Amino acid sequence: MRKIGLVQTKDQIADVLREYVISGRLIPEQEIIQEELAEQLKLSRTPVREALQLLEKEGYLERLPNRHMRVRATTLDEIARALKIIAEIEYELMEVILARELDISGLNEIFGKYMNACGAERIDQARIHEFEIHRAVSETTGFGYLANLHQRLLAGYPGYVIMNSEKGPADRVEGIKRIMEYLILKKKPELKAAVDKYYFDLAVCYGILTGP
Amino acid sequence: MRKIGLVQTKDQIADVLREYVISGRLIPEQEIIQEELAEQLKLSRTPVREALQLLEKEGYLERLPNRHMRVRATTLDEIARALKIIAEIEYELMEVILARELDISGLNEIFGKYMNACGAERIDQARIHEFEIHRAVSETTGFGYLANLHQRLLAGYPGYVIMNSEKGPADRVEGIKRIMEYLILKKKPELKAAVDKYYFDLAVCYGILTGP
Amino acid sequence: MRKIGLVQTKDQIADVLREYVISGRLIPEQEIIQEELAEQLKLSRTPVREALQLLEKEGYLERLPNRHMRVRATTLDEIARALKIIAEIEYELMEVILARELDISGLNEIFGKYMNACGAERIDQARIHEFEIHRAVSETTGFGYLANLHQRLLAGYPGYVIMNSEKGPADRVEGIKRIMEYLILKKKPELKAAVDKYYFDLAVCYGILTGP
Amino acid sequence: MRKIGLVQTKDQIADVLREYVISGRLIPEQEIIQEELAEQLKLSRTPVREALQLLEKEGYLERLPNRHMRVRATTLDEIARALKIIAEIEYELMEVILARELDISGLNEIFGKYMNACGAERIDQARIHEFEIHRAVSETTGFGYLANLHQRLLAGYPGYVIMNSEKGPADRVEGIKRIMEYLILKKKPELKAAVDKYYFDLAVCYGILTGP
DNA sequence: GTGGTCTAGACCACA
DNA sequence: GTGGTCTAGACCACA
Repeated sequence: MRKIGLVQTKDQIADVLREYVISGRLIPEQEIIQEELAEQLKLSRTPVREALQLLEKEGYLERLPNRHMRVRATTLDEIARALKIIAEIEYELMEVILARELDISGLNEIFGKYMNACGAERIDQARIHEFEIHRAVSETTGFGYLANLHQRLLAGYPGYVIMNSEKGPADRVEGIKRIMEYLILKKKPELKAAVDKYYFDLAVCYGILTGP
Repeated sequence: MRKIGLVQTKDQIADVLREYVISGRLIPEQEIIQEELAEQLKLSRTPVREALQLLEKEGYLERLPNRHMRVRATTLDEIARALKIIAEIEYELMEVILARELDISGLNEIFGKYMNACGAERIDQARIHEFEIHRAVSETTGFGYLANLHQRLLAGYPGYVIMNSEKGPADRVEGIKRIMEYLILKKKPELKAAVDKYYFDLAVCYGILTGP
Repeated sequence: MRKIGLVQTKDQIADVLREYVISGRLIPEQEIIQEELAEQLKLSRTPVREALQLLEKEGYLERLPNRHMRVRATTLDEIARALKIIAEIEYELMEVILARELDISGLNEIFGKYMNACGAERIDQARIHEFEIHRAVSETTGFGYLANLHQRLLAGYPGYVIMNSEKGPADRVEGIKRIMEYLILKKKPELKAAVDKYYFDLAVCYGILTGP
Repeated sequence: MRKIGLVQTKDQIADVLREYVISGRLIPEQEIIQEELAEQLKLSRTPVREALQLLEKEGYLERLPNRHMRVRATTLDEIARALKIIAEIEYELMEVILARELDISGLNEIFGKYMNACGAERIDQARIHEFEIHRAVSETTGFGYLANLHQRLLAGYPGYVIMNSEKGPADRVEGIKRIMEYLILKKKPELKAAVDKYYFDLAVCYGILTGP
């Protein structure tokens, strides 16, 4: 059953803005003014301020000496490195799954849905399931420190590329299949390589997506 | 910009259960036990109870003499009549838009996205946009009494059919186009007929979806 | 016989407040504070909160960005449109009665009492019976989705006008008689027209009631 | 020179609480009550709440269904894996330094001070410099996404072990020397191995520190 | 500081 | 046994 819980206003704001930055709708060096934003969203400044601070921590925004906020220029190189780290974290979480022999039936179920959606060429559905597969990894471990990190990093560039890349899920289907296969077979070195390759391919997709 | 606001736990619960009832995952006469549900969702009884009461009001659940709650059997006839009323309400809201000459650029924007998604055969994307078009009608009027009703009714069967019918958005694209056209041209009688026909078709889709 | 069942505190609270709003005792933009209200009524905050949420859903109250509740300004136009929708729903329910050949002896009985009260010029008694006639329609169908809607909408403006309009039940007696007659004779188009006219007259009464 | 900037109250609170958790002064499952904490610290609830949310994100605290916060039980295994990730990130940042041929004179300066303090057996001074060396890595790159992550992760277990481990900086002096040497010589594979080993040793120190 | 929402736990009413 | 109602206490959001 779908996860139900507290949804905070500030997280909703952060989600929207993060997407705008990643997708280029907000361009580097563009200033973000708290009060304007609050007015546009018909919200008070408190949750807006908290959302901006979160995005600053995540590296999407930066604070000028005059304390204004603006969109940070993020290089492709930087994103590629970040994706490398996410791959590292995701593999680490998978090692936890293997080490503790955790139940991966939830993961498998989503994987099944993903394969079906790919087969039926329901691309947008497949994108959602692809994203959920990754999220299910950290949900399976329930591993505070790293799982939290994984979820937050995932919501950034990887999430955007998965949901929007022209090279659709079909182009990554082999990668996902390999990952699931090696995870089930507990072949660690192959799993590591497969996860690394998957995220490397994502980086390539992002490069294509946003141009040189 | 995406709508941001307070998301109440009880509404999330209601959304999940409503979908389960409509989709048949919860079958008629099946009993819903407050406390069990609360435990499954790891929530306290208060929001669960409020969600159940909401669904009772909406007609998805009914209360037995012993105060237990169970899923109501809903006939196709009943759903068809409900869809007729929604069509009526939606047209009424459109009349408000015309009478007050409200700005429909938001509606038009979503309509454009819908047409694009249809053209690109991104079915699931088109479904989402189709649903948003309807929602945008009541958001444009900001008309408390009826708009509220519209939004809530929309979240029920219409929403489910739009998001899940085998006959996809492409089959309804002509209907949507006609509605938008007549709305822009302010041709009231034709608009009324187009809205009625659109919802009649939805009822047919639901019948096909769930079988006889 | 009058339906007997559990009367929830929150519904009682909602009934009182709804009448206050409709009658103008609570004026638009006036703020309603949960805690104050709870204290005045010597109740805890929970049922009060639930009543306020109900009234928000019904469009009598609205939530400010600071989460306070206040009385919504409702235009005559809006009420007129809502009455049109109730007429639509009531007719739809009558169609169900006809289609399923449901037993309308209960309806007839109340109609008889209403006529008697009118004849005897017992105005207040007639008002009550007039209201009950409408309610009996949805009780006859026992039709979850729409019946619920009907009952709730009925409790709003129509109920208030019926119970309070200067132009008393005597002025609407012809309308009621026509409706019952066409219902018994199963003359659908005439019935539809009669129901529409009845509610149109109610809207006029409300306009008169509250002034231009 | 030490970076000077705005120090936010909430970060100071978070720093204190983080140390309490890591050091065991706050034990797992112990509940943290916002209001109590605010009162003890003679601060308003807002910064306290923000600090608690930060620590929840970092995995030191967790939220119970009743919305209370409590200290999370963190296993040694979990910490070891987190340290592996930090090593990965720190190496990635060093690669950036090499790729962009950034000026590492600041890093070298701190390294010099560290070596002096070690030589003079001024242990506490050495601990501070050791910590600063790491921090200087992400400050040299000024690399939003990863640098931020590095700084925050560094403030957790690594920082604590460096500042408190019984096996003092002297025991890690060889590790630090190797890292600096390979960084200057731009020997990437050796550098990677050296960083990994350094953080592995830290994990061992923490294990010793807290017992089996 | 105020109001809204949720949790936990208690008791009552009904079948 | 199930649901309704209430209290006390916690957190979230806004001013």
